[in-house]
Amino acid sequence: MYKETVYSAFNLLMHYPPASGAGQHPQPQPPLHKANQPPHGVPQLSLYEHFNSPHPTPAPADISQKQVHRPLQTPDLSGFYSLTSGSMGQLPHTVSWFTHPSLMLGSGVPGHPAAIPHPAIVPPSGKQELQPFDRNLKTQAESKAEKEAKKPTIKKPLNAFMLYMKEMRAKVIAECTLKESAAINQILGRRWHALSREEQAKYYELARKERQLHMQLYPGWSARDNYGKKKRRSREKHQESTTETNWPRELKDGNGQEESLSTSSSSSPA
DNA sequence: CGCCCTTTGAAGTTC
DNA sequence: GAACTTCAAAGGGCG
Repeated sequence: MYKETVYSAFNLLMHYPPASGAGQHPQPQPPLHKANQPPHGVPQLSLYEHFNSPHPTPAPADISQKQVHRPLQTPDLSGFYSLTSGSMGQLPHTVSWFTHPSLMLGSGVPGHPAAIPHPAIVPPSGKQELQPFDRNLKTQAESKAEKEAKKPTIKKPLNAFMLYMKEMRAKVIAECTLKESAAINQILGRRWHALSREEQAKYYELARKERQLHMQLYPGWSARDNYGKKKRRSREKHQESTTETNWPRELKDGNGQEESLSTSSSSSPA
């Protein structure tokens, strides 16, 4: 449900022209991000506000104004979670946070107007909290597990490709009228390879900054923290697929490609 | 209901 | 240090 509205927001923003002179888009990002402000600026929408609004289709102009006035010193990180209207030509040069669930501290943020947990911060089960009547059934182990679950999951920062996917997904869906993510992701994977080095470099840089900011905000966090919180498919299959898809990339580019991808390999420039 | 699929990349683990 | 594994997003498919 909310995902559709997110897409609506994406589509909305896709067609929202960059505000002229939008360089004055002070965002409540840490210095790292601020230092990376695009010269032209990009209209940004706080996805956090979007998620917490009962009628989540805010006018972009309002949003930017709200962000201007959001105090930096508060723990309200909603501004980090900003949605950009970046397209291939005008990538969000900022550390986007438009995808950064790990930074969504909606729940438990003191004084936050709408302390509704962001859907991205979920218990490891990926489910909402137990309903009251369920609590009677709790065993000790379960309550322990629930305690664990109450800790908001800090998710991994998105890598370059994930950021690219996040941005381009709506476009691909619109173009292909496909909805199945597996198919969409295949297309996005091919498009990723078709990107020039410079275009990819933008996303690598974005991802690098997201990682840095993530480290600053969660110094003790480790990717291991989330290990085992997701049920995984059988190893055999996964290995099969990874060895097939990840290992011989150069070979694939050269041989078994359906689409002719004239461009470089996918190795990170960094 | 909940995992699978599918992608790339980062980070963790294993040997 | 190479190889392998897990998880980030996403949403339809399917058991």
